[in-house]
Amino acid sequence: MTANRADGLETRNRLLESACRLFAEQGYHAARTAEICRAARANVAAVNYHFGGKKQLYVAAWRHAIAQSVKAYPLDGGVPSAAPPAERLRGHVLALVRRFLDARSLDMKIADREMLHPSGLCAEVMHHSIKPLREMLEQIIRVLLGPDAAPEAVRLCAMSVHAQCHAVMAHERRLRNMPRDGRRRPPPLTMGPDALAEHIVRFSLAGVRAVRAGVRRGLRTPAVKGGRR
Amino acid sequence: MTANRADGLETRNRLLESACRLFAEQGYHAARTAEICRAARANVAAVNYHFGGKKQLYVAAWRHAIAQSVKAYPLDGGVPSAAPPAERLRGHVLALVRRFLDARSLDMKIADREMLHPSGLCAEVMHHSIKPLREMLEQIIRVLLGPDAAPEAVRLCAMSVHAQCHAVMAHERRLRNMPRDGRRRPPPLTMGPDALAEHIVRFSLAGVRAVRAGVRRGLRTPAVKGGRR
DNA sequence: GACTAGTTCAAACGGATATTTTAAATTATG
DNA sequence: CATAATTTAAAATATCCGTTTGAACTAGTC
Repeated sequence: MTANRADGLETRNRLLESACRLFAEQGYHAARTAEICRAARANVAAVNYHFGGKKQLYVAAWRHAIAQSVKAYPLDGGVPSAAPPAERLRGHVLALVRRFLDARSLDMKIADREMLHPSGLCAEVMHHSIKPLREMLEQIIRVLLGPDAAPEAVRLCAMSVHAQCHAVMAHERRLRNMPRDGRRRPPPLTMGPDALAEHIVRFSLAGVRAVRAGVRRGLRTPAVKGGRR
Repeated sequence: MTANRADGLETRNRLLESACRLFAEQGYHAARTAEICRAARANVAAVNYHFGGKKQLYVAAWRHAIAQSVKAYPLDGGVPSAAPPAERLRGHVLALVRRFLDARSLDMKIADREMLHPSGLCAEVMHHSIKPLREMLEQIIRVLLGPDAAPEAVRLCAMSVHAQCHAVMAHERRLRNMPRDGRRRPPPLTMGPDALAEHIVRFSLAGVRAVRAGVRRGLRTPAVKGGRR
């Protein structure tokens, strides 16, 4: 009997990488297996041989992307959990923004598309991709907000922070997807990941402190008019 | 000669409404003309008779959605442009969040899908939908940041505010799209649009003030370790 | 060096689905 | 009632894509 051959694993890996990229760029439905194979310099039959079908390839590719991302960008950003919460937030946001802007980190892009146009596969993987992220962020913010903070307040602040990081990715993707010659493209990101993260951290720390102050005083502010019809 | 018939306009309108809804829920590619017609209680041929094809229907429906939204939710939220900038921001955010959460406001949902999966049609309409929004927001923030603010700082703060409003819509959509019986659904929005807007305004006003303070002092903060491989 | 199972390949399969058109039937309106 | 505007059902059109197959190939083993 002969052992598995080395070249087999190589094409399997190429397939995995191409699949990550194309699924991230186009989503499960729009990405064509033929194109994935072409990008991987493999025959169309390779997908079925190595993975058993497009669906299984999708799940495998997503898992692969997640593994790569968390290895490259630990969620705490390298800041120990004993550090002051402001520093931990900085680490987390920086790691997140870098990850979002790294063209090789594809898991969040896949997750994003899955949200908008679910393939029906892998609700499993979805949570695996997103849950730890939210938990870490909420944990940090809980400390920042202090012991009296309502769970609602924590969730809202986490949303505010995450939304900003996410927006950076969305903006960058818009730049990529736009036709190169389009006269009216959105203004490019003139700054690098670190400067962007810096803004988000400063903005958010102040925001969280304001919410903390508001919670303590039980503030409510007047409504504003203007509604539907 | 007989004039155009009334029933013709009626089905044309029903078609427009159904198209808005389905294009917003599924995007241009995934939405089927047959389903649009079924929802509008019209024959499949109706799309071609009234609009000349799916593409033209898409553009017309989007325009229709935009018109409805701006009529229902004026961008200034009813706050006069002479009001203090904090009030104007409150008005703007409140209008935006209400609009994002109103199931009948579909233009932003269509735009959102178009961003992620462009149909290639109507870069025109896209800008028509988004540009005025960004301009109003940046104008308000420019005042809040003061005369010394760099254009970059204005753009970043506008991004921070808009991202939060957008996240609200995204979260609500996730709730809709999730399988009803999914054990693990994201936590629902327990609060109404006004409370959400209230949080965003408080968070953002503090954030903008912090950025303003940082700009004045020319602050820069130290980098944090943790990167790619 | 030959054997063999793991791997690649080109070509075709099979199936599905959507948009658009057509021509006849119907209806509102002047 | 006459007529052009709509509606209708069915056929036409246009793609297209994931998967299979059986033969050819090749790395690794004996």
